Amino acid sequence: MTFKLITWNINSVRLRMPLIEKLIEMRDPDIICFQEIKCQNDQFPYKAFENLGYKYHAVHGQKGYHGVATVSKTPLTQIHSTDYVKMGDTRHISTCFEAGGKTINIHNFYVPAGGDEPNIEKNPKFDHKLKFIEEMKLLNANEGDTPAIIVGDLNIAPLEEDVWSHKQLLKVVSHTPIEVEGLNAIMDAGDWKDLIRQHIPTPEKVFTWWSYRSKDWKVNNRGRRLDHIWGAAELAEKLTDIEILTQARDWEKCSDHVPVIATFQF
DNA sequence: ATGACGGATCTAATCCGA
Repeated sequence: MTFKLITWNINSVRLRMPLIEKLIEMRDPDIICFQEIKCQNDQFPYKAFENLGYKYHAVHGQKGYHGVATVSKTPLTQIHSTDYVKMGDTRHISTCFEAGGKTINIHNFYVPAGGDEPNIEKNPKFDHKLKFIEEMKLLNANEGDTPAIIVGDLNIAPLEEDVWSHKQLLKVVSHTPIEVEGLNAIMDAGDWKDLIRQHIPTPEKVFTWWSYRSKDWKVNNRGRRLDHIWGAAELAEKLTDIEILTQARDWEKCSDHVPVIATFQF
């Protein structure tokens, strides 16, 4: 069976339902993981998703900021959230689903952006981000017989080819060496595989986010790869495609992130 | 070229994103 998974930092789920509908019509995924839903649980558009065929929902939102949600055509079980760094933010939701006769665990993350200055003394948001990724080292790609997936906006672009200019971004939060080391430490500790880079190896540049603040995002193409899909080795073997839906950055009233689509053959 | 934008919020100006 073919299984399709999408992760998308939606930057307000309520505002962008028309774009979500368009994406579903285009790609017909089995599961979609959203970040920055920017609404409380009771404001989530459950009915609209049900009408589109996504009857199962795992929603962890808060007022105004952050928030993650996983929607699915097939049942979601063992739904839970972890409050990383105990800030009370809604930045993680974990669920399980069945595919190819196996139970698979999927973690949906919205890692803190980290503020402006990459200095933990001067900038508490950067300190929060580093502590958050430190705690993520406890995640394992395999727990017993259950392989896992991490998706989401990890807000770190680890490789030189994940940013428009490695040199110019070395001191910019999202691409500093300490953040990159932290992300690599999570990968090593939990035995995770970077599925986007497995399918699109360097030196090809890959971006999933472009700032709203440039007049025309395409002119200078100053993007970063902030959104990720990682998986256990046994899932990496089953990956058949990764698509970065760059065209979505041109849609009317678009998010500043584009959908990333993974296809598996189980 | 760290912002020229854009979203949510106690609808007006403020906080936040990265």
